[in-house]
Amino acid sequence: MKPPRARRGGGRPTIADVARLAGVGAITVSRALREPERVSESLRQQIQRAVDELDYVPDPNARALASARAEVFGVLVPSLTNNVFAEVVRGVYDSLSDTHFRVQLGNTHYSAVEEVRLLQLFLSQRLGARMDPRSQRRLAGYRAAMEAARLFDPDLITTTPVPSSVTLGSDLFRGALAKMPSLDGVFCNNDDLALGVLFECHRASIAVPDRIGICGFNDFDMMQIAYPSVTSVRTHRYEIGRQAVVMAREAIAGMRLKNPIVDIGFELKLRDSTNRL
Amino acid sequence: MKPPRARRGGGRPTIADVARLAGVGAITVSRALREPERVSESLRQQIQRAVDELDYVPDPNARALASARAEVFGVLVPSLTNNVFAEVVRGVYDSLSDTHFRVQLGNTHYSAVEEVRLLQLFLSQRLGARMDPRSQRRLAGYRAAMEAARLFDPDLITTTPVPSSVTLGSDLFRGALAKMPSLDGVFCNNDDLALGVLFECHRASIAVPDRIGICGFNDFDMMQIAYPSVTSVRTHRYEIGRQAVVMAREAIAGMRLKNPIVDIGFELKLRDSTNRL
DNA sequence: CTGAAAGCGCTAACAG
DNA sequence: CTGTTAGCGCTTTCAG
Repeated sequence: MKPPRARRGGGRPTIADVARLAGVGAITVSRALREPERVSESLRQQIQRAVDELDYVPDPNARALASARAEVFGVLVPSLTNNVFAEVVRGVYDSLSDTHFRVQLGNTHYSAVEEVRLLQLFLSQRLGARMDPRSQRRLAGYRAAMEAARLFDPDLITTTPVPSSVTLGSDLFRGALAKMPSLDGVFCNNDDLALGVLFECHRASIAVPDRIGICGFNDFDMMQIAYPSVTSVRTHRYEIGRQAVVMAREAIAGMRLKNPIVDIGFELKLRDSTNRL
Repeated sequence: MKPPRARRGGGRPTIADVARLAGVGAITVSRALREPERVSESLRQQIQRAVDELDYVPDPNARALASARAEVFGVLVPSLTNNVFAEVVRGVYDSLSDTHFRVQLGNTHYSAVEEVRLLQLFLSQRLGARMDPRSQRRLAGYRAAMEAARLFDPDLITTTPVPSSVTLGSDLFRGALAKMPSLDGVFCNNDDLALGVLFECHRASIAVPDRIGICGFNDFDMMQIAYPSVTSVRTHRYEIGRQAVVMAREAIAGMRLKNPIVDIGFELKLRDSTNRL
């Protein structure tokens, strides 16, 4: 018979410690914590006291390993510095705050296969406004509306693989105006660009909205207070994150999703930048 | 003797499967994956082939449980929608991208004690500009500089518990100007406020910088392209995230940090908004 | 309602 | 350089 090996684990109390102190089996502690209603009132209190005294906190890794369930929400976003995605993440995060789920950012390490797939996905989404599927669909919507109004002219559209920014908005607008001096309105794929256009108008003393109308997309808070205030399309980003969590949890619970695709809607915020009197 | 229980685990291949296929011990597979140099070339290849064939991916939970090391970087930020913190997170994330570390956001579930502590920390940091320690230190710096120049006047300072925003900048500026019509410069605690001031100036036809000079803090990209461009203080947010990771990893590796406090520095970006000719 | 035993998948320790 | 053994801390299964 060999001597027992030295214990490896850190000093943290384990479920066994709690069980011993409470004078019950480990599994009862486990149950008391996860399904309190399945444990008698008295034992539950006894256990709670032991938990408090030892300051016991379950180990999520052991739990995940034993139950084969992770309680981790992976969130994959193309860009962390983009406010749009930051708000989606916040929606996800808040929706999970009352659960034991952890939020993990863009983990491509989980699966080698996923890693490649996601990497490609990432790459395919950040190379620029033109390739981003969301941008493409906005463009399609713009086109459809313009065609319906018999105003569509492909030459009026500018796309670029350069990442969107306020600076880019200024630059593109300057170029567009040079090519088409009679230009009298700009619909920007997002608010950054719209702000860039606005600043460029100030710089060049171009009256907004009288000479040039401006409309952005996303409706960041700033658009409302800009001078003049800028018309934009408000998307419900936070709600997207929230809904995503709701649906994911339903799916996890084995429920079949009634509406695998939810239309979160949007709002057109009409402001001064397009309000020609 | 009882019959063996049915296996529970999901269908995913385990390290034992790989070991069997490669004709080696499980621990050798483990080593081949984590410390390839400690395994002979030939076995390593054999193992790699088995890994590929089975599409084996190590279970991070089991790994964490067995090694008592987590490979998870917890990141706690006061606000996800604040660009400053988003960039810090990005710095953290990028610095970790070539490792197996996972990034986990503001996990307060890890420890009940921590949860309370962090919650309080969070609450204490987002209630408004005045309570934020960073803001306080900026204010202290401003005060020191003004006193050195014998220009300090407490009445010129406006603080508020309202969360910072562009709108707030407009509002505060309007109020300050009403109280002190001779006001000729504004140093804002952050760029949002500065932009609000700028827009308000446009709105009220106040010349910038001739009538009012404006300086922000953080130096978001927008400040450079705003009209007029806005002077600001650039902080190295991404670098903060990166450094934090470096230091954390050194600490994990058991190294004693030479400089537990690193001065990342800053840059004053002088622009048109304070450039009175 | 409670518990004992048997793993979950992996790695540290201890031998070769 | 490789393998054997004994857990990591929790939960599932099976049995009261």
